[in-house]
Amino acid sequence: MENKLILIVGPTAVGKTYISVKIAKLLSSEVISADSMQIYRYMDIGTAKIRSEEKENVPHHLIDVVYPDEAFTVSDFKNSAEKLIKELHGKNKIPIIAGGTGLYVNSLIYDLNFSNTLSDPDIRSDLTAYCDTFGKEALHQRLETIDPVSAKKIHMNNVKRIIRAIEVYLITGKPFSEYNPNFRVCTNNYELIMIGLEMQRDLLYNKINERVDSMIDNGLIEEVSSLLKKGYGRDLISMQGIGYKEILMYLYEEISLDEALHLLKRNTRRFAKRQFTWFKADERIKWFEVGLSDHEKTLENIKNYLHERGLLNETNY
RNA sequence: GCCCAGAUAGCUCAGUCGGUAGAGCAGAGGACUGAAAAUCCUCGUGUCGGUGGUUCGAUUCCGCCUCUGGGCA
Repeated sequence: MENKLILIVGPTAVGKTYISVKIAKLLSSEVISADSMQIYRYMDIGTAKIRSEEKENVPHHLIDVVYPDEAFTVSDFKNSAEKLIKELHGKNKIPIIAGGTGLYVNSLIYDLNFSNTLSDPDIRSDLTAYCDTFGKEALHQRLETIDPVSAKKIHMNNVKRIIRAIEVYLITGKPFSEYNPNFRVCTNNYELIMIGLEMQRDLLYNKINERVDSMIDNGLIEEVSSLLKKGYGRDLISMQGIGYKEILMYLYEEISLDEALHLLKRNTRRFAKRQFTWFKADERIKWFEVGLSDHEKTLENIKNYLHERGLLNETNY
């Protein structure tokens, strides 16, 4: 229990980046990003990646770690992050995990183990072909025969999840549902300080809309076309990120720029809503309200909370 | 001032040959076991512009009023 871990979570555009830098400075610590898109190089504007001048000399990890055509999964994240956490604890620092990817965050703080359940792209494409030929009813039926527990939990339309569950069985011979039965059960590896940032819904949505406009002003379209020129095609997982897929539709002349912006804003809003759903489910999170511009007040409240938890001594408080 | 067309969900509109209504978009809630910014599930009561009349019954038919388009002076 002696190993402390600070998590800063919340929806996109709420201000996680700024707050996490300030907290890291206060504690002379470092930030580990838990963001499934900021891991990609060359994807800066659309992922709202932190710029070097914003880092204020605070070291940031797990940003720009792979190229856009390389695979990176939760399992990779968990391994890398746990290694970094250990290193920081070795230096007597409290690691600060900041990010909006719920599954990545949960891989660290719940009892999840991916080491035995590998993945195989060939099996995935075989199963995808099977689904295309025989339909998702047949696919779901196939899962039903090998793993009724998972079949009951996974909706027939959720083809990706069905494929994953069958894949695990085909690779390991053990039903998917028998792995990680303690999903959503906490680990006791760390003493967790979980900080959630929230903002009034309509304010957040306005901020998202404005941020999309400024992304365009800052060259999002150029960023996407330069990715295409580098040979990164639209079928890549990285290129299906919000901000990339919509601009690609525009660049391929499938929709107008106005339509692309409309979709991009809407998809970002919906994403923020899903992030709320994800994090609100975790009752350990202490929530802090963020205003439109006065981050200082939020920061004060968080500082007080950290002080209460004994993380700030009198000199840095 | 006159003529015509509208006024129905947050928006755009459909509809009810008179029995109090439904699509798209927007939105809300939820799930989440190596793709997770992915993927998937669920959710539609609104003085049918106001007011009087006809009627057992009006959002629907008729009159008047208000507002919004368009046209003519």
